[in-house]
Amino acid sequence: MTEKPNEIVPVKTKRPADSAPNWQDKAYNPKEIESKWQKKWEADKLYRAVIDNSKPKHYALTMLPYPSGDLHIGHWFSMIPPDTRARFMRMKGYNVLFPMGFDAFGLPAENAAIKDGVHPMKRTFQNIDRMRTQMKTMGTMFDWEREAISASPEYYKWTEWFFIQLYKQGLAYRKMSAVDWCPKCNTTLAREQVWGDDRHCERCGTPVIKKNLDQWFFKATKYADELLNFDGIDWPERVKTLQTNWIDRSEGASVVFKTEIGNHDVEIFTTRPDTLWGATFMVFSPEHPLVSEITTPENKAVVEEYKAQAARQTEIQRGAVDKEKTGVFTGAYAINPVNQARIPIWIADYVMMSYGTGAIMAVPAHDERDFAFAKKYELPIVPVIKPEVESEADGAELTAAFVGAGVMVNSGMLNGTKVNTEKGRKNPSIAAVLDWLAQQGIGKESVNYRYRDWLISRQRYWGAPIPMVNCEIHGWNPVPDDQLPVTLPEDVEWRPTGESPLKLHPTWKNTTCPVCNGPATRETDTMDTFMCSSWYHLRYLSPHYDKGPFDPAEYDYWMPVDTYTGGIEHATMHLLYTRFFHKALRDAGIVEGHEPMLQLRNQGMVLGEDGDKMSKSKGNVIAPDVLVNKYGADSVRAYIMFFARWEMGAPWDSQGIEGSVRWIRRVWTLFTDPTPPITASDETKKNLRRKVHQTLRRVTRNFEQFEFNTIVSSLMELMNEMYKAREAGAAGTDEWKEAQDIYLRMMAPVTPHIAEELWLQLGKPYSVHTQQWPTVDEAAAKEDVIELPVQINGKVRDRITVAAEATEEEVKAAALASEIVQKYLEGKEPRKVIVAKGKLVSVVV
RNA sequence: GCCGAAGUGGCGGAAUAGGCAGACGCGCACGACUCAAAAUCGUGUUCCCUACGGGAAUGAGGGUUCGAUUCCCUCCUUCGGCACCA
Repeated sequence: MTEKPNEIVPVKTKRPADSAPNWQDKAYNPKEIESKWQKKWEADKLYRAVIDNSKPKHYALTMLPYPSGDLHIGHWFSMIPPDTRARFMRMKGYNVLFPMGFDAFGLPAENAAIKDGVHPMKRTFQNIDRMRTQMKTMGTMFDWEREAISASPEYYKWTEWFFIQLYKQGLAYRKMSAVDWCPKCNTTLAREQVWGDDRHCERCGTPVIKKNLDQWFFKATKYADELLNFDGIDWPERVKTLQTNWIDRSEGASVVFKTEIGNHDVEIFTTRPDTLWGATFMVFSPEHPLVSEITTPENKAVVEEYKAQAARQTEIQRGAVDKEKTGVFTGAYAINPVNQARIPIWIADYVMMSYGTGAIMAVPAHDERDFAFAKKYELPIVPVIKPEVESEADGAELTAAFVGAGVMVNSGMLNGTKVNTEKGRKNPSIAAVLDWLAQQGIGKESVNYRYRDWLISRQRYWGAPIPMVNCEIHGWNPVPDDQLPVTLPEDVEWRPTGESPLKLHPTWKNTTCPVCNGPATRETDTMDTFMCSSWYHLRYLSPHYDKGPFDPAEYDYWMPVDTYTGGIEHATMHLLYTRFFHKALRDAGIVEGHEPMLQLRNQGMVLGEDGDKMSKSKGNVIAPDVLVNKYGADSVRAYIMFFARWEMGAPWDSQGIEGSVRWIRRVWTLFTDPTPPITASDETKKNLRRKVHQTLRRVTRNFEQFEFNTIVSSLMELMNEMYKAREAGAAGTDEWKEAQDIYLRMMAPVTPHIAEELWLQLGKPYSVHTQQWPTVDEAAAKEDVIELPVQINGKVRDRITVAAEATEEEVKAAALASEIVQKYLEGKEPRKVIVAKGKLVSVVV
């Protein structure tokens, strides 16, 4: 080591003392300054976060990236504003934890390996090294000693351990079912990872297909109701709505119908139990398990043909809303338990096996789909709700299903019960039927969700192994704790077919049964990477701890996460998984509290200059490294803060960065140019001080409220005022010195390098980043004379100048004394005069 | 169809709690400096008009109010989510 990190020399201003400002002498050299301070901060462990019970803690977390190999401008947009806020919180006196890591398992590395044979481990860790280096040039306050990498065995040991904990809680189960399969990624996907109308893979965009496979699931639906409760967390409405819609709770009844032949129970779910008497047929999904059993011999052929045809269709084709309904009769009948009516059982592809029980009662009179079906196949339609407002076609042929308010008819003893358009028990008819069903023992109140259990299994190599062992005698059992982690074998073969190398490996899957020690085989599927990211906030607490997933002392101090930031695209994926995971761990006694992240804020997306999403194929990708090279990290940071509303995002504008670059250079000049003689009036000094404290008040509020763009605006505005004050001879005064001091403290979170450099040049103690955030002097920030607009009939016609302390009467008098107001009054008395204190005067004539 | 978000100058955007619409910046125009250009500094920059003055304007229309970008209703556009969901 030739460098002595503690000897820091200010970068010399090369400009002679008497010359005019001139940018060309390059006095501001971001490259030099930034690398100098980055080294110094690292050597001093300035951003190391350790437990300190004398200070309140603040855990600021931002979503960890996948190590794709190159830092994207989007990474800057998601990391820099939270970094500035973490720095602000630190200056406010909090002990701040702001960690970073890598979500390092995943398909791209494995797909690349299939192409070029480079092992995903090698590629991933190379990418991580590269991205970490790039991230360090951003000048963030990440505590790199807490870095966690999900693909390292010391991390995924605990991912496996958590799987076992959930298994022990009865939350992990294995089931054969029709699951979504991405043919390009060669793996199954969770329901959340299938997007859009064409049901494509969230990762690669390929439409998914259905496959029948034996897979591991987490019983997330057990927590469906609790996941709908957002009490005590400050999350955006948008995310709460997305999650609520995704879970989609609906209240109704489950009712058991019996088949005429065989006396099979057929459970159905309905949100309209009050229309039970109008059920004139039943419809089963073609995949319903009872279909083969109940179909009569004479209908066998046509039913089998329909089933085959339905199976050939994709779910998209089946799901098209405007498609004409089709179906076939099974020849079988069911008995409606409320009135013993004998009704035919049909199969039709508009009934989905994946929702409810896969069978419905059809009430054509009061359901549009059933109506369309009944019309087409000439099935009976029996109205059981008489409309409140009698339509002209009363009793005549119906032209549409009636779904409005009315009273129940043709419904036995419940005739006359009022029906409104409310859902669930809020509707008197539904409430009455629910009670009646329970009394009769025919059915019960029931809740149904669209939400599905979380499919965990992935048929890929580059993920955390599912730590389960299958023995012919003892079935599936978890790998004992002392054998964790189950590590991925390194000597694997990549097949172009994408088959999992774990399956193909000659010996890896051979093991012994934890129960009998006999021969057994390992599960060769790995876990969904969302499993890894469901608990990474806990691994940051103690990334190398080996007695558990996290050090309890660290947990007690830092958890829960105070502020979590990231993209909205994870609303129903990561953000829902991680809430489920936390609740499951809470019930296992591993963590405390009901929610892992108290406050959530989402950033928007940086689009390409053409307004499209950035992508390599479109050639509209903005590379941050190029910008850092050209302008320096501080300028890029400032522009990232300034160029768009953070929660909205916007298209990138390459020209716009010039404004931020100019701002930084002008600040540099303002602070480094020689001080002209002091000639300022008391008023100039007072005005400067007022502006400083007003700006401080605003910037403080902006940081608290994630209003990042206006922080830079305010700082630009104050700088412009400082230039004017300097013109007026204020430089060098006490007020000027205070302005400089506060300015650099406010600038420090946004542009940490130049702030530190100028702080040093002013001879202030290292480091600006460990200084306290300044306090607003409210008295100084107060205006003493204010200009008030005077409105006449709602239009601004004049302005008056009054003392800020002026009473309502004084302001009123001043306004009425105005010549312009007098002109409009034409000698008459005003009808009304409203004084909004400190805001304006409104005169009504 | 249902749910949600957003519509403000040429552009990004600002506007505590209903009180001066357009802060700050980009761009553009003009001027200074320069042989010249760049850079820099300064001035101007919502639109319309018979411009010292007046009128209009925050997607459109209505409402509440002395006063609405802000609150309420209806509608339009864009984006996102969900969807034969029983």
